[in-house]
Amino acid sequence: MTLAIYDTLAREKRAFVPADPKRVTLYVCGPTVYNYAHIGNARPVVVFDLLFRLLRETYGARAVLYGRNITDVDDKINQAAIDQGVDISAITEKFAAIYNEDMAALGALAPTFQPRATAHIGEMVDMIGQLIEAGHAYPADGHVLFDTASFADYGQLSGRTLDDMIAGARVEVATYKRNPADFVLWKPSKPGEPVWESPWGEGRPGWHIECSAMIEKVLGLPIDIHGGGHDLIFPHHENEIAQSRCAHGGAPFAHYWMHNGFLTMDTEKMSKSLGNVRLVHDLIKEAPGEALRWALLSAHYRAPLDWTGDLIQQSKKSLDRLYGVLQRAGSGELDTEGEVPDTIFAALNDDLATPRAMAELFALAKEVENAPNKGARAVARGRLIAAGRLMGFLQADPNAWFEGQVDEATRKRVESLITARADARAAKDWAEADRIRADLTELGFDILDGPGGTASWRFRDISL
RNA sequence: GGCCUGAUGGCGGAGUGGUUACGCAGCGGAUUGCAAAUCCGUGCACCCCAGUUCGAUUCUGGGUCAGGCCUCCA
Repeated sequence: MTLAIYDTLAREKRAFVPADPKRVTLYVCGPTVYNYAHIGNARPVVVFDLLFRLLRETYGARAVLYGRNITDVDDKINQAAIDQGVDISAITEKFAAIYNEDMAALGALAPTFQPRATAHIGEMVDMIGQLIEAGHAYPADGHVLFDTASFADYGQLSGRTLDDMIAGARVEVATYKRNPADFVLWKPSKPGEPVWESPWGEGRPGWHIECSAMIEKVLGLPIDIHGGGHDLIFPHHENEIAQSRCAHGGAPFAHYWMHNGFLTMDTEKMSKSLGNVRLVHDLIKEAPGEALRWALLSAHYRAPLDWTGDLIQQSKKSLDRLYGVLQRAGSGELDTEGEVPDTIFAALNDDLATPRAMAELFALAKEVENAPNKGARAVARGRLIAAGRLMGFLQADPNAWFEGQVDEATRKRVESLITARADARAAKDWAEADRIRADLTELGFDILDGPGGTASWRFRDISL
């Protein structure tokens, strides 16, 4: 069973064949850390985390190398540092840490490498030098620019020609550019901004060069898969290809390109500039991270996904259903970790068809419920947990999932009410038992009676 | 203006040239002291117009609508 990936460059699904199965490389463009990440920023993280997990399962955990950068030099970071009167590192350290915490809350594994731009300025300067030497870049007016006309394949990824770009040019054409599409590799810093030494004067790197330089340094060229958001196809990834290939005589850069679709708010793209964002940092206080992860994977990664409160609620309920199955099937039985079923692999290997994989999770849940005996139930339960593990779901204790974030005092109170109700039931005082149930419902707790008394209780998060 | 996506039932969301995906919600039944959970059953759909076809939601063309990129952006 082989993985098929929709390759943006080829514009079709292609069978994934790594250059070296013992060393599979994946790179995804990471955040610029000057602010909290919003849930739209989290989509590629979760999507490529799933791919990372799938590759690890297929090729072995140690065979997969995943790089995701931290952009810690940028105009917005500089502006924030100036506004707050601090060094840029004060901003970037803080938000890089928050970013990693927030993504971990969504069940994303840490990437193998998390290179930072400021730690690789030397590599960038070297690469710019190579590009100038090869005739693909030129210094002008304190800047160094990439000469797009020197690269015949420029525009291949995004499907546009240099003529197209000039025709629809919304970009302001600087006088020092030979061609309007030429982009900055190095530029002078503005007063108050951080500066680095270079053969072309003090300044700082352009945005695109960092990924090219760090991919080469950390993963080595060419890489197997390069991923990111759909909006990075142009210009960011187009420019990365131009830089990396031209610095190496046109050699291949990445074998597969994957791009995730956008999250929308009321059908409009969620973006910082539009201001219609929901921060991950806030959302994880309102709903379990796992439910947010479920929501992000509930649509195919290339399709748009409209982010609504209802989506979160439905995601939570879907997980309730699966955790409910695990909860009932779990007590006192052999907790064997099973094999990931082929049906799950089949779905995920088909260009990460997560909605189909989720349908298979429900099919597995049904197998658990309908198992003819304890042994069969334990096996089915193990398969469901294994499938969940591959996808980053269902690893919590089911009781903990349903009991939620209740504090110790509340827990004590709930348990004492349950005890009181058990006494009333034992005495067949149904009126009293029902009164206590009503009290608990009022507090937001559902009580589930089993054959031997109250089997479990659930906190119903009303805010969801 | 150039380039590119998408349009499926109350909601989310797959898929297919002819047979109910799946989940949530609804309805009926079983079960339950009550309830929940669970199980069984069930209603509801494929943007519009033409074409190809024995047959199209699925293929082709046109249209309408929505969205994205071309500027920082996941």
